[in-house]
Amino acid sequence: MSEGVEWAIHSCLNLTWLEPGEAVTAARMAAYYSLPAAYMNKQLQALARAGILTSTPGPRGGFRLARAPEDITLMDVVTAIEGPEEAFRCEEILRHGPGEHEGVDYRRGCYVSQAMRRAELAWRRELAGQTIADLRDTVERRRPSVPGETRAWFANLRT
Amino acid sequence: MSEGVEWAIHSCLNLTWLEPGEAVTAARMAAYYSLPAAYMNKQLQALARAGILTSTPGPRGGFRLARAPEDITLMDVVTAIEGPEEAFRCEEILRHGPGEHEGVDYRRGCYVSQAMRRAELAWRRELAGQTIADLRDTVERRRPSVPGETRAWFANLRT
DNA sequence: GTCATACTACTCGGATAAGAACTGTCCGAGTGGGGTAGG
DNA sequence: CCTACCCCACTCGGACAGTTCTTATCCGAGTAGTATGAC
Repeated sequence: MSEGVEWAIHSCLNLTWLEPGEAVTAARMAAYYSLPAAYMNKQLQALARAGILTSTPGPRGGFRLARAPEDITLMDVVTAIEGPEEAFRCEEILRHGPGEHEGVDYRRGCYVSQAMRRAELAWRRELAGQTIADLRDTVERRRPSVPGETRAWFANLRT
Repeated sequence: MSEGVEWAIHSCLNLTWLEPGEAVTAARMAAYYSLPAAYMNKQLQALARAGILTSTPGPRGGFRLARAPEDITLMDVVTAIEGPEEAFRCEEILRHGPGEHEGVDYRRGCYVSQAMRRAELAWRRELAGQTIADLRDTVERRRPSVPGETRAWFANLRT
């Protein structure tokens, strides 16, 4: 899985602690974790294309959450970065084997494909059941100082 | 995910329908699905290294199942091909962020990592709950002619 | 003092390289079987 | 006829290229704010 997923989730989480309507540039988001700024920009662009963030160019511009954290699931973020296609993609090798294959959709009929899809659905269901708001609440409960520190860092420091 | 996973599962399934102790060469396994023989050989080697298949060189050699289909889970096969590391690998970017990080294991402490791990465990649990024997039984129940046809193909035909 | 205007600095966005991983290919080490020569 | 030996064909196993995807970088289009000059 792409490393950008980790960056994206942490970034979305950090954005929940900023003042509503406040935009943060990709460069500062990257500096927070000492990551390459241009590549972070690329990941945030993917989130913007997916409708998770909104971007505004120019001075005082940057990225901010496009909707409430309660409406952003981890599945949304993963799909935005990794793409919509599933990890196990059935190439229908049965079609090139012996036997008749006219008009058969092995993506649905092949039992191997079904078994793999079942596992992948369990993964997706678990991701879809967790929202950015859930993560935010967990952190606020277990690490109460983090929200204030994060907000202060983005408000004051430059490096 | 690597395409070889699909090849590996189908190949293990086909091996369950052969005479006990009968070995099949990588070339014939590949020919069954019109796949590149050398690359199929590579995948079967990975299964042999993982202890799922046993290989015997020389004439009359080839691959055969190393243990009962009931004892081979889809998780075993996927791990043999893809490797043991998990799909989402926490790079601990929190370590490079502000705050103290001495002696903290963010792979366990980071809540983002925990959430992703939870989803991955659901995936692995689903895969570990399905064995090659389960697949074999399903096919035998829904496509009763397949086992005989497969055995016949490997016993007779060359191409 | 007020307003319009031009300029500058800043940000995203997409186009462009470098690196790694997956995919595909090739040849050598080792083995088993069959042919052959001798008893 | 039986047996021992040698040769050969066959198979796995690992080492070697080609291609695609991920990672990383750079520069241009567009915007907001500001300074400046005219009225």
